[in-house]
Amino acid sequence: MEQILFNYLSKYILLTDDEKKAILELDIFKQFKKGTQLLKEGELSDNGYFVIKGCIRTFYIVDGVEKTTEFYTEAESLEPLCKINKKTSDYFISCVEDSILMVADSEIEQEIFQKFPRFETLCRVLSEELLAKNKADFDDFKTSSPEQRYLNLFQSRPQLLQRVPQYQIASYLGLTPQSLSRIRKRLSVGAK
Amino acid sequence: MEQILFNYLSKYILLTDDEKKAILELDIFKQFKKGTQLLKEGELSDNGYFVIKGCIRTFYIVDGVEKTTEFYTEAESLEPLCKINKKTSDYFISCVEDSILMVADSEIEQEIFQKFPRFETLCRVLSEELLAKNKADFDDFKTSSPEQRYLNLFQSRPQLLQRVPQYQIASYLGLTPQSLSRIRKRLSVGAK
DNA sequence: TACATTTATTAACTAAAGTGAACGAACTAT
DNA sequence: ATAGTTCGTTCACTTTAGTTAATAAATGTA
Repeated sequence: MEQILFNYLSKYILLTDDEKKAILELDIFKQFKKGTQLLKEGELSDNGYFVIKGCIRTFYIVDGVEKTTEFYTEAESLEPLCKINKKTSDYFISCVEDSILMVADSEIEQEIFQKFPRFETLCRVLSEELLAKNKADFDDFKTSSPEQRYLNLFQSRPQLLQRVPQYQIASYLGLTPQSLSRIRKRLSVGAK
Repeated sequence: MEQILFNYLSKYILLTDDEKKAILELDIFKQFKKGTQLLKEGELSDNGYFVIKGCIRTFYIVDGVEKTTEFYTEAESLEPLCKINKKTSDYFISCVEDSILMVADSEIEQEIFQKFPRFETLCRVLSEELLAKNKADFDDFKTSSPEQRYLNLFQSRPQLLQRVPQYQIASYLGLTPQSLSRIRKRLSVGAK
């Protein structure tokens, strides 16, 4: 199970057995049932998440309607804004599937950075990389039509379309469920 | 001039005079004329930028048309994706105004981190914060209509609308210049 | 199994954005 | 000053998304 984590990290640094052991001893791998709310609007939490298995999503409720903005699957991590700016959250986090997550608060992070300073370098590099990638995704979104965005998602994360209800994909693409349904129809007819 | 940098950093850590001196001695403050291309599509660069004064933007050229996706003004910083993933750039970076920038490559960063380890913590914290904020901006974009996005920009960065040509704002909002022109008209008529 | 709820599709209609072209105003450069 | 760009607006037209509502299909649950 923890192999997902170590595999992911091995792309950046090779951990010693000591380091691996220290991580496992923190005992921060937790199981959650599908539908579990990890964070609610208005709450303040100090937890960050790394997905070992399963899928979680962030969503807003605008005029009573859910707007899903991001999905996190295996080997992806989420540091909620409320953890960083210490303000109550604008959004919800919940489990799209039964999931196994690493859950770490600032105290745990400090502890690790203290024991293994290399981890701080790792985290800096990782978040710089995530930032640049997120910018690239945002750029893509801005410069594409809804249809292109759907095709793009189809290319880059095909499994996601199987794992997640379509109305959540729709708002992830900045659309209503009806529009996404139409786009899919248009594409399937056009392809024939 | 360097006050812009030190002011910004003071929100996160208080620098000693030694540290300030060390930064200034790197001699990485550079001047650029409006229109200067800092990075071109297809190029590979190891430079990151921090804006002391002025404005720079990133843009793509898609089917011969410029698509501006981000603006960076005073006290904002840009680490291009090509610096991080070592692949040639998909986009251009150029100066919207005469600008004074801090330009730093990986070697310079290493040097600083070596001398002042606190800087690595700072950079980790900063990029985590930027990542969370960028996600929030992206969420906003996805959940808003073009008109709301324009109004939102009007609120959050009113000066930008004065400093930057409107066709660049348009693609920044994911629109054609014609659509933005219409939105502005609609809003000005509605306001009367 | 049967019932209730959630999710996806379809349709008719409205509103808004994309497209291509034209025009004038503003800015540059010589 | 003037010639040449660049930029913003407007227009007519096409395409696509939003909205509201109805229905069908799939899923979950007693």
